[in-house]
Amino acid sequence: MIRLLLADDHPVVRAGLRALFAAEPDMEVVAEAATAEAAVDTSRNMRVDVVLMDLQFGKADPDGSLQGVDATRALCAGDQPPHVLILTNYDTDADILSAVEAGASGYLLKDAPPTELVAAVRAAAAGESALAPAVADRLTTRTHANNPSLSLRESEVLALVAAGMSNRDIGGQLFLSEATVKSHLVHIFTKLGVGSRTSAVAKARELGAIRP
Amino acid sequence: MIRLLLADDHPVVRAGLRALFAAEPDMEVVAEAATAEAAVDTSRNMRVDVVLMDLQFGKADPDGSLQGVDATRALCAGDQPPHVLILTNYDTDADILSAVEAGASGYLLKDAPPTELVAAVRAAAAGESALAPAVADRLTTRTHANNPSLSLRESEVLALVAAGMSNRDIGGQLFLSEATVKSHLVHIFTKLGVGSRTSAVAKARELGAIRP
DNA sequence: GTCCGCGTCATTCGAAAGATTGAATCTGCG
DNA sequence: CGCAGATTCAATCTTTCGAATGACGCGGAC
Repeated sequence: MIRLLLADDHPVVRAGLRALFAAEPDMEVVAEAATAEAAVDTSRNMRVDVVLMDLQFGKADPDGSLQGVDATRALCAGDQPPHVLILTNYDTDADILSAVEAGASGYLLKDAPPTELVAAVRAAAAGESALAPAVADRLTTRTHANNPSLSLRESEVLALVAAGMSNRDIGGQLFLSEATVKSHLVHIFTKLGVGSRTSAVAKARELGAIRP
Repeated sequence: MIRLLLADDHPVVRAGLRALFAAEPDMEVVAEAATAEAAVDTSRNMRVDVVLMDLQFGKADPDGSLQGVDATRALCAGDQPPHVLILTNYDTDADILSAVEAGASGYLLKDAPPTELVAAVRAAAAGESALAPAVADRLTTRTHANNPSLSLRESEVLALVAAGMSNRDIGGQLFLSEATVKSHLVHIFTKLGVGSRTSAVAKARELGAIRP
């Protein structure tokens, strides 16, 4: 029996997933979480085989709440970590790669057909990585060929810059010093060949490195 | 018995909605549609009381396929039109107002609690507009007070800001003094409720005021 | 083992951006 | 006509940004 934890802030999505897995005889949804924090807590307090983790929690969150990437990192850092499958709306999401490197076993699009979903869960439960085939290629293609190799951290910083945050805010969000943010920005600027944050955002958008 | 049509391209979301309404004794999901076209067809071929219509179909399609707004317009233009409830992920979506003007009876956020959802469906089936209370206010606030005017000149300036240009460059481009550019920016900031050029660009993009 | 890229931080300094205040035209509207 | 808004400009002043460094630990590559 595969024990599942659903981590998504949308009640409707959770209901859909629950209904979907209820039809599978070898799967059981043992818990749900509406926030990333709750997902981490719950997973620590009970045995879970696979976590279905949304990437965007409370989409319009300027401040501090954990996101799916953070929760994934926290989960995979624990002892006896569950397998984490990332659920996301957009396959252009820049955080996918971060999540995978944080320890996720794979990623799924929310508009994937149900059969694909259950197959991915089964694969994850078996310890397989759902990233073997073309998926990994697409990821690396998107993030390494599309733009001139912005590092993970740099991409994260750039995403927050594009959201309109100041260096200080970004530092707070990513738990960095403002100096570090500036340092990342210097590298971003040189790599993109620009000289200001706004033009960096423009260039990145034009290169497809940021969600259109 | 309220006859429902679910129009959403996400199988998971449809499953969730189906499960949700299955628990309501006076509601029945009589059909589902994975595309906007299918929604229009289906609704014409069978009697439907309420349509739950997603706004984004096949998220990453710039051109061709119909979107929820178009389908809503088509549905409401027919004879004996069903009541249309808009389903959307983001309450910042610029298309919400368009959909309402196309004839939708209300709009719902996908992260709304289930009770709110069924209540809205019941209200829509009864012919009420779910836009009466604070929702309409928020809509008009967002689209008529929050974003509205941005004069021509201000839009021009904002476009160049979004392109990554400095105040001096913008002044040169538009044959203005740098002081004038700053002045325009102050007005843009107040109108958009932000405090920096990058967040102004982010906000404008989110409001649909910029689409290069 | 050494070199290099990444990520982290610090300091300093000049430039740009933003806040504030004020004011001049010109337009459209009641 | 007066009023409101758009557009234009100016002079401050503070904050933020960006540029130029230098430094340290860490992991992979050679």
